[in-house]
Order: sequence, then structure tokens, then C-alpha cells
Amino acid sequence: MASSAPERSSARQQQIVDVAGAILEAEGPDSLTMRRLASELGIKAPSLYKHFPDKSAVEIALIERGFRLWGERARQALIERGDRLTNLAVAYRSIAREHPHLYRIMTMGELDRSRIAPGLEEWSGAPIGELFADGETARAFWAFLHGMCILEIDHRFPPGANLDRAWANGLAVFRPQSTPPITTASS
Amino acid sequence: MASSAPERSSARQQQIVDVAGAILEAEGPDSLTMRRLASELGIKAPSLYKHFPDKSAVEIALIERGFRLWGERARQALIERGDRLTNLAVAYRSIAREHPHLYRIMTMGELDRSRIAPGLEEWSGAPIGELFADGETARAFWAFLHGMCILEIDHRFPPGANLDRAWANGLAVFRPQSTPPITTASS
DNA sequence: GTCTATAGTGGGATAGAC
DNA sequence: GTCTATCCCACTATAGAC
Repeated sequence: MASSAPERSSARQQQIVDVAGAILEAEGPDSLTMRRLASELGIKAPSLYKHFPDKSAVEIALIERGFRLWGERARQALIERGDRLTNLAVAYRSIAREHPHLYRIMTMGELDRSRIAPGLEEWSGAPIGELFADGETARAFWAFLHGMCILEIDHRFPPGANLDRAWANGLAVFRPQSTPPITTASS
Repeated sequence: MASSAPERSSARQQQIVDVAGAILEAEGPDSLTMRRLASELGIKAPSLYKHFPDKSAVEIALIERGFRLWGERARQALIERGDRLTNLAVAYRSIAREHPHLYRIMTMGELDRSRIAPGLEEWSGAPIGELFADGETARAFWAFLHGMCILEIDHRFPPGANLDRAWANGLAVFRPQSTPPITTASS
């Protein structure tokens, strides 16, 4: 598991993506238009095309940020004290709740893997693999995590549902399959 | 758990929703426009507004059909012979794979519950509740089902993943929590 | 229940000057 | 790197005749 994600873009591009992220978080993907983005930056829409070839390039940049955030937070979770399975789940849930629109654009629909930074997706997902000896059980756990997150932020659970308990119960069924942390003799 | 879902609409409305469903399945939600829908019906777009107040009413009708399909197939799964947990999972996965676009519009984003037939959503989801003594475990299982389905149809699992095994492993962790079927003395 | 005509909105994107 | 001007597109929806 590599420990850091690759990145490459100009300061101006980064600033544009910052603002795009702010619009996305505040008002959702429908509000993220080239006109609006330019307006928030104090420029006109056509000027954006000097920095990004098209709108989807901006969206891809946002998604890549999301993957970096996932990967970083998940790695923190694995080294914190306490149960690693729980820590990882809490980290994922927190990201989804804090940035629901970002979470949605990251996970919704098909993803053109040829457009995102090579290796980034795997890098961000690797921490889940660390928790299970069997890769297919790790994927089942990922499905549980994602299902809980997306159903929660979309308010799909029934009004009376106790989500903290649903999370706890789901973690409880997966926990016996999870592996303990590897500690070196010198630690 | 009630055994059938309510329904009410004219023959013409049903025909329109049939065609809308065909477009959706064939080409996805972006292709489902009022112009296109009318065109496939051999009429002009404005004529549709004699049958539905707006486009969202057509989409709601499609979503309601999806919920009825879910509820019916899930109920079949519970009375088939074999393991009920597995049967239910197979039923859900089959629907998602056979009708991926329908599955997406049913489950994507927030749902305005005031617009769908009262009780329909609960009716369609009730079979999952039948399988677990604890409601919050049932919701965790639902999250697993949905996560697996949506990640599969969106091709989010890594290329080498063995999804049949991921399903089997996930079902295996939930199975000890599931309840056996209730059989009457006369059966 | 269908039509024609059209309003109204909004979006992505390009050309070419500065 | 920014601007103005503009194109082109597509969509939802309404008004009013038949």
C-alpha cells in the first residue's frame, strides 16, 4: 500500500477547483455550471477554457480530490487507536456526511477510469483491503459501507430508523472476518 | 406485510409509461425527454401534457413500477424453496442487472415521498424486514444489497473482482443473524 | 386528444480582439 | 489570460386552433 497520492496542476487550476468544490458543496451539481464558476471567480465563462479543456475536466479534478481525501482519511483511521474496522467506517461515514455532494459525484454512475490519475482509485481503496484477508470479503464490506453512506445522505432510510445502531450491527457481522493490525517486533 | 400494491391510471397513461420505460432501459435517463417520448408514441411533445402534468409525473410513474417489481420479486423469493437470504439477494441482484437504468432512477438521490403512492415504498421493502428479528440489522443488510447492486451495475468493482464470491461472502456474514421462515402447524 | 407555433430558460463552447 | 459577441443546442411548458 503506497502512502501518498500523485498530483499535478497549476496554482490557478487549483484555485478554480477550490471554487468549483465550494459551489458543489453549497448548492449541488446542478449549480456547478461554467458560467456560475466563472462568476464566482470574477471572470467570464469563456476564460475558463484557457485553464480546462471542458467542463468535465473540472469535474474529474473534483473527483480526484475526493479520492485523495478518502485515501488520506482512511489511512489515518487505520493507525488511530481503537478498532480499525470501526475507525474506518466512521471515517467513511464522516466524509459522506460532511461532503454529500462530493460523495455523490465520486460514486454515482460509471467512472471513466482512463481520465483519472492512474492508480489513484486503487490507492484510495487500498485501506479496506488491509482489513480483510480475503479480497472478496473486503469488497462485500465496501458495498456495505457505500450502501450505508449513500442511503443515509439520500435520506432513504425510513424516518424512524436508528442509523447508529444499523451501522453498529453491520460492523458487528463483518468484524469476525477482519484481520488484526500487523505489529513489528520492535514496536 | 400486505400482499399486493395499489395502482390507478388510464390505459393511455400506462402505454406512455411503457414507452418511457423502454426508452429508459435502452438508452438511459438522459434520453428520456418529452420530445423523444412523444416521438416514440407517434405524437408531438405538447400532447403529452394532456396525460401527465409534467415530466416528473412520468418519472414518478416509472419509479412506482420499479417498487412494485421489487416487492413482487422479493415476495416470490421468500416462498421459493432454498435459503431465503440467498433467494432474496439473487432477486435483487437480478432486477438491478436486468434493469440497471430503472434501478438507478429508483435509488439515486433523494426521493420525494409525498409524490409516490402511499405505502408503496414500505410495501416493497418489507420482505427484507421479514428476514431479520432486528430492524436495524435488516437495514444494514439492505445497505449491503444496495451497495453490491449499484457498484456492480456502475462497474465500480476492480476489473479482477469475483463478484459471485463477494456476494457469497457478504451473505455468509449476515446469514447467522437471519431468521428461519415461520411455518404453520398445518403445513 | 392532437396539432402548430412559440415562449422562455439555460447550458457548453468557439472566434477573435486586446 | 481575459474580454465581447455569438453560436448552437436542447429542453420544458403554454396558448390556442382543430
